Amino acid sequence: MIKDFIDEESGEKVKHAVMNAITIDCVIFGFEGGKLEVLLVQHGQGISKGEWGLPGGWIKKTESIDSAAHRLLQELTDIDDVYLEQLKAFGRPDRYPLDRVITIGYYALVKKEDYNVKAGFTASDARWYKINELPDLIYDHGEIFKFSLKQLRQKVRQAPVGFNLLPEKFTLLQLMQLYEEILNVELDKPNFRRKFLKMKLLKGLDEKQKGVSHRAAKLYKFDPEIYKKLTEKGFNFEF
Amino acid sequence: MIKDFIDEESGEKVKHAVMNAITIDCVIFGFEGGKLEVLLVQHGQGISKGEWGLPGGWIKKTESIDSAAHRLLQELTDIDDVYLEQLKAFGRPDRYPLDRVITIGYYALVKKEDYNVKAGFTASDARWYKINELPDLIYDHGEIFKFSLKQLRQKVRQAPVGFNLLPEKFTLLQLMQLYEEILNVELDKPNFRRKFLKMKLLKGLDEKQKGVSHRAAKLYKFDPEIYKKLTEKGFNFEF
DNA sequence: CTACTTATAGTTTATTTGACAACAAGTTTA
DNA sequence: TAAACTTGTTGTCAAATAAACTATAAGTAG
Repeated sequence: MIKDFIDEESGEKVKHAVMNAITIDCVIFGFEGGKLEVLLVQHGQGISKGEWGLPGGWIKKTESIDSAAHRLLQELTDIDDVYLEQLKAFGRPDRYPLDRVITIGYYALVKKEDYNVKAGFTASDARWYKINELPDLIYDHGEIFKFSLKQLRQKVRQAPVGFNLLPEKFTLLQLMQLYEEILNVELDKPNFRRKFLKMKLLKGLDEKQKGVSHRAAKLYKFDPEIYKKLTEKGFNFEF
Repeated sequence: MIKDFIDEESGEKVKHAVMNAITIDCVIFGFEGGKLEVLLVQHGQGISKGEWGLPGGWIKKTESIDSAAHRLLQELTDIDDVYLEQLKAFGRPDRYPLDRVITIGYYALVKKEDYNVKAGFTASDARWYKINELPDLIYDHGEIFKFSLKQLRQKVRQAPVGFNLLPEKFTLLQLMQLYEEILNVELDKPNFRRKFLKMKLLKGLDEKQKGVSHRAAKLYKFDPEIYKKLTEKGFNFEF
């Protein structure tokens, strides 16, 4: 099967052979105003015109699945350095009404502030939805989203991936609210603080929050290097 | 693409349309003599003749991926009620030398005693290997195995799935050794016992181990019904 | 200067974990 | 038949962790 693509450098239309009957769909998570959000696209053509679904695409014959997912993300959001991980393959025979298509689900964690969504040429519109205000999704995308949330909840407790949703510099309260939102729990501020600082993953900055009408909190930064060194020493992140 | 299958009831050869360029490969775990094992098959034909790999197969156009994995397991081992879970899709462009093929990995946990391996018509031979004595595996099957082990380690700590590797009736020591082997740690007998019994997942039987040359241990049984009820009440298995 | 809000530090109690001793119930050996 | 041995099972205790809550600090707004 041959599909149209936009060449990165020239911007021109080019054709590539893609895998048959296999697609990619990606749950893109963002975090803003204390709420977890997902980027959805509105289909501009085909049988599901006007309906919302996860951004997706084809896999070129010559690229790995992971590369395809990265490319998809870049085409849609201009984002380059995001946290991206495969969920699994979804393949109920009737998941796509017109044909037998298996899709490979991914989820991404992005820093919302850093990037602008650009509607790709396969989507007439794209926007962020709070995860508890999602519209009905096409095909089995609801199922994929549900699975991704489960996966995210698990992952966030076993690896320091939450930072991918926050700005470079953040306060401990922001971090805590992120955990509260993802895990759907209430946490105790002093205890959370202690627990996290004890791991020594965060680099405290000589800088404070700005523009708040109360005592400004200290800003912190997650340092992947420190984490790497700690894991090499046998440290195991756990929340 | 059309492939040959053996009809379950008649035993005759039948033809089915299968998905193109997508396969399934399954890591089948067993447990015996305190050791974790994996069932491998030796390829009887094709470019990898004589080499060992994970059992795999095609996905019929009309069946779900999960069904295909179940069918594969049944064809190979006559096993029906096994624990089976998808890992993820593996799709490096060069993973299969002759063509671009994406494979969907699964892992299964089986009670070794209950079933006999029968060499399927796609494998000239099949046998169990201890996980630290595996031969080199074809294609990316080594990678798939490694991933499955990681997944199993994680899963076994978050859900009571280990029982799928043990006989119906087992002693607490057997269970502990299973955990020790999977997680690659040493555990304290009294503490393990307490921890596990406290969860009240196990039904103690009025029966004891037989044929041992020392005090016989009490036999226990895992009761999925109890587990189900507990989870409904908000219980969360954790080890 | 006072009220208010959030940050941050400290305290105290309950719970869990880990290490280990002690005893019980069988088997083997002498 | 008794002692030695092996593994099962129960009990104890100190240390570490987690949870709940109090107190104080630092800033803003009126």
